Amino acid sequence: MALPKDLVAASATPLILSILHNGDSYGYDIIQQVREFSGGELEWADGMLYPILHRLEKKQFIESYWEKAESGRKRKYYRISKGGLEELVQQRNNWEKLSQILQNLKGKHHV
Amino acid sequence: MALPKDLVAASATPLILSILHNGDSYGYDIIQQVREFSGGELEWADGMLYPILHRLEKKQFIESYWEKAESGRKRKYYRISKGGLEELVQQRNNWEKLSQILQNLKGKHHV
DNA sequence: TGACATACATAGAAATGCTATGTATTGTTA
DNA sequence: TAACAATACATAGCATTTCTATGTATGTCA
Repeated sequence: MALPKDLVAASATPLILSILHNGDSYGYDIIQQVREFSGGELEWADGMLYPILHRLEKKQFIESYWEKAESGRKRKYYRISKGGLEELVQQRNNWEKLSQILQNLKGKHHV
Repeated sequence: MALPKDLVAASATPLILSILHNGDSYGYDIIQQVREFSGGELEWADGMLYPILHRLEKKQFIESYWEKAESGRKRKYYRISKGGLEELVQQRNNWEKLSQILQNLKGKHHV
């Protein structure tokens, strides 16, 4: 079974910020990195990514700049901002926290 | 900062199923267990929980029955079903999977 | 008898996600 | 050189989801 929408959505931002933390990148490439790093588990549609990138830029977690590839094609690169890095740390903490709670409940029994 | 909505929402179902896996319970009590197990991190409003319980029942992940407490007050208890247990396992896997992917991206660098 | 905790319910407002669609360029292959 | 595939970005607005706000009722305690 594919991963459910809500989880995919909730993980999108930290994933993108993580990728950009490892180096500037552009939309099309991010999708491929996500596919790669997830072992094919996550297959983002491009139409889904761009709105997220725009949202993140609006929140000033990332900044964009245009660049021309050797191919001649123009690409919109994104770099993570200071605020974005803070957000990334925060979001990773949140994930860990909830995973922890979930873990705590595993096999616990009533008093 | 409080945990963001989307994560709270995404974790609600596995949390509820986990709690019920540890023993039958009812709405009001579930809220308290969640608060307890999360160390106060998660404070669910009751109006948020009941719709979720109804949804889970509709999907047949849980079943309900009324019972009278010693106090004399009626409570609607829920028990996890076989399908619910399968769902719980599935959802825990999903969480782990995404946590893993997030982890993989930490400190990775371009080739 | 008033205040508070316990206990459940739901309409529908509000927020959100992303599908569907569009544009354009470069590379390939038939 | 035509057709197709891959690369690359953009967005309107539909569809879905969430849960806030509100309502009801009972038991307990001061």
